[in-house]
Amino acid sequence: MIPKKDLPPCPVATTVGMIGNKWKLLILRDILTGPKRFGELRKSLAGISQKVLTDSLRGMEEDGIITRTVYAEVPPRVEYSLSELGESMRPIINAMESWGIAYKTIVGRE
Amino acid sequence: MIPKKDLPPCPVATTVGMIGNKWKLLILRDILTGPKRFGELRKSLAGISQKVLTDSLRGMEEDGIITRTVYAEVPPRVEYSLSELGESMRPIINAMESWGIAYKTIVGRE
DNA sequence: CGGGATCCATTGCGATACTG
DNA sequence: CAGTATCGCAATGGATCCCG
Repeated sequence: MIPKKDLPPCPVATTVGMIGNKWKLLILRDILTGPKRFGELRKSLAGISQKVLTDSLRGMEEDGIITRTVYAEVPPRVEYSLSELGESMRPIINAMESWGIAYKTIVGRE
Repeated sequence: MIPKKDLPPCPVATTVGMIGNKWKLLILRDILTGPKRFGELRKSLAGISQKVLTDSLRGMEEDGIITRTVYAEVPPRVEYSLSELGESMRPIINAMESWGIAYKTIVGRE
């Protein structure tokens, strides 16, 4: 089932309410390239604290964007992967990536 | 001239650093439909405080995303409009809008 | 009208310690 | 390894008052 924090009338506000924050956007970027382990994310997201990372992951899981899979192994392994809903956000991150690339060429040649 | 907070290697991080926050994304959404006055933005962005609105606008102006125009009239009028750089962010907001619309139809029929 | 300047409450977040 | 729990500070953001 899909969560229900009540939706704002504006579609952009809906999206912003779910991923309109620095860390969630960067987490999304990382998991878009394939499932990631907790430790991988912590390394890749330089500067994030453990607490904020776990809180963000839990929130995104509740929103149905990502899926958490626990492997009963020793040592324990946990993987975060995209749900279908999360996958459908790819165009957003793509647009951000394209903009970032274009911006870099602009400031690069000034 | 375009500002220079040093750019992260990842293009997505570059974009996130500039508009990876709730209010800036919503401000961008508003100004994308045409120049807006301070009061208009405050009304449209329900829940934002004056301080946060001014701070956000200043930041976006420094980043070269929006332009601030003061009209020497009585009563005073100030308009915020998109710069070319801000205009180039339209695809990002469009992607977010599309996602929000699609999401709404999904949760609507569950 | 569109802010600037304060003051202050809230809380986000980091640091640390402990666990299945 | 991948967390949970707690504590405490620094910063974000809200409320208020004033001004060009």
